[in-house]
Amino acid sequence: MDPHLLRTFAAVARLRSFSAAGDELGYTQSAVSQQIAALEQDVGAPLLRRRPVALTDAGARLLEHTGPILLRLAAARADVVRLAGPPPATVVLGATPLCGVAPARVVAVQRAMPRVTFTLRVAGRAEVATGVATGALDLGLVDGVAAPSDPLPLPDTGELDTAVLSEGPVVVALPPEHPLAARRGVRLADLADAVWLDAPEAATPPAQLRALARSEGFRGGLAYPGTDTGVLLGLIAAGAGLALLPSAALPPALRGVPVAEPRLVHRTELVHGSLTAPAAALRAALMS
Amino acid sequence: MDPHLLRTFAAVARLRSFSAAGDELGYTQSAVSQQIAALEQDVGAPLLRRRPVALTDAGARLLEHTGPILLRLAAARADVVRLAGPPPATVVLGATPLCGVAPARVVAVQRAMPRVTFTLRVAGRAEVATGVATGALDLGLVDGVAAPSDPLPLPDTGELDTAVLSEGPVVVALPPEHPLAARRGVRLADLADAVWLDAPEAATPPAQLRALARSEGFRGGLAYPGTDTGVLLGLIAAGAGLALLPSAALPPALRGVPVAEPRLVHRTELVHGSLTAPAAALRAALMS
DNA sequence: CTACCTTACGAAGGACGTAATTATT
DNA sequence: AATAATTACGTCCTTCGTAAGGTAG
Repeated sequence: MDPHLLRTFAAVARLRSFSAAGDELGYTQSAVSQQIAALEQDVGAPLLRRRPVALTDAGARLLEHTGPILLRLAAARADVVRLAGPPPATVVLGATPLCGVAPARVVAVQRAMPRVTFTLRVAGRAEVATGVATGALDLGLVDGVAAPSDPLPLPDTGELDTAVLSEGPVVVALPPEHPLAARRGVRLADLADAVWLDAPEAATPPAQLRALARSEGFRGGLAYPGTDTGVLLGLIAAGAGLALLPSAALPPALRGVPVAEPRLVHRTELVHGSLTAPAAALRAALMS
Repeated sequence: MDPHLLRTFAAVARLRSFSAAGDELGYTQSAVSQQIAALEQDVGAPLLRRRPVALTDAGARLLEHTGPILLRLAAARADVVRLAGPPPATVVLGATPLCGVAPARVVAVQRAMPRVTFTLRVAGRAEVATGVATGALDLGLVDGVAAPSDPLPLPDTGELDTAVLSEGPVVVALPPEHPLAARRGVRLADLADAVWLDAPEAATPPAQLRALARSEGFRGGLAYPGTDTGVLLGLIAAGAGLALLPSAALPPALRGVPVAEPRLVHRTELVHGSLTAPAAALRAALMS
């Protein structure tokens, strides 16, 4: 279970090809073959069916573990080198799309500390969380909807410190002509049969809606894998599907119907591992 | 960051000796020295101070990661081999001390399925959780106190399925002559200055009490690292310190004062990874 | 027949043990 | 001086690449 082997196993499973995985990782196809054989011998079971390349049951199970394991390993390395390395003169802040408001404060910090360069990067939830864990980001701003006492669900990367930056009401965003647009409030569970926008990186993904409403349904409509807020709002306005939005982010062109049951809030959290000095300054500014 | 190196690093840190770590792992002291050197070169920072052997800051940080990483790796291996291996004729159930009641049902299952052997093992929370993750245990019964909506805190081993088996009221267990014994109820936060029994494997550890009460204090009195329920109750009766107990487990010799704030329950959860057929049968019986 | 995985084999590098060396108490 | 980690060095084993060999579509 050498991480090296796990990494090539994951590449093979993703690309469904030994040779393509070899190309990607800088190995010959022979080396990949030998690595997979070694891994299969190690766990004592075939992991892949060849020609065409497909996962066996055991392989599928192992694949579920590889991501978190490799991420954990990368996080450990990042954590230690950050502590050992020199104090950096740059801070990278990652933010989920709907955190748009808060980063305005970064500008003030940049003015106050002209010697360090601050850069802002917008990405999906998963990418922000893993970026923070692996040190690609110094700070992460993640938004999402949850019950007030629950934390936002983040991928498993070991403990990350989180602090609540703001909380606000959630609404179901609708185009004005939608039949529900005039309602004063709506229970999430009643919308299980509606079509929801499937934009896992930009809005609440359907799977999480099911968890929030504790009911089945919430099938996704059009899928939008990107992170652009403008596109997201445009799709909602065009009737591609419903979405949960913070009422603060609702543009005039859309209607928002408050969510009644169970009490949900839109929250943005600041998440980070160990902090460099300038990153700590930014954090302080964001939380003030 | 080869797991192999992490394992010997952890051993050296624990034993504070290269040679002792070598003995334990079956290496020469030279090999251990080379492994540590390789690891330090890999992360680019010294991890240990020599003579006496002690962790540097970077080493301490890395050590925080090694446990979860190695555990995660072991869990992955266990998960895959269980899926690949032959159906076992034995089921091992691990249980935390205060789960004493539930295992009675194991007897009935054993009678119904005489071909498979069931064995029960009592251990601390951490050991049960890691045992389930690594496959040493097929099922785990963990008890603890938490808010009704929160899960019991378990070490990070990747997702484990959990199901609530039972919930009941919590009381502060006291010897009859204790000044508080006559009280009708008490707020946890008011007991922050009391002496609490420090028995992390058998009862709620002080650190978790602080989290539950959201306040400081709760200094531990006498420490009892074992898992014997009789000893635990004896220590409480002898006045070694307070402890949180499920009211169902309170013996006649002790007084129990209900906990008023915040709403807390004692819960026992059934936790498992992938299940073998006989383990699934036991699970079904325990949950019925 | 062709794309693609596997096996064979040789070379390079890595890992461990023995033994000599150095450093700390 | 004694204890314990490091360095030197030889050996063995692992891993990769090249190239030949299978095998399914």
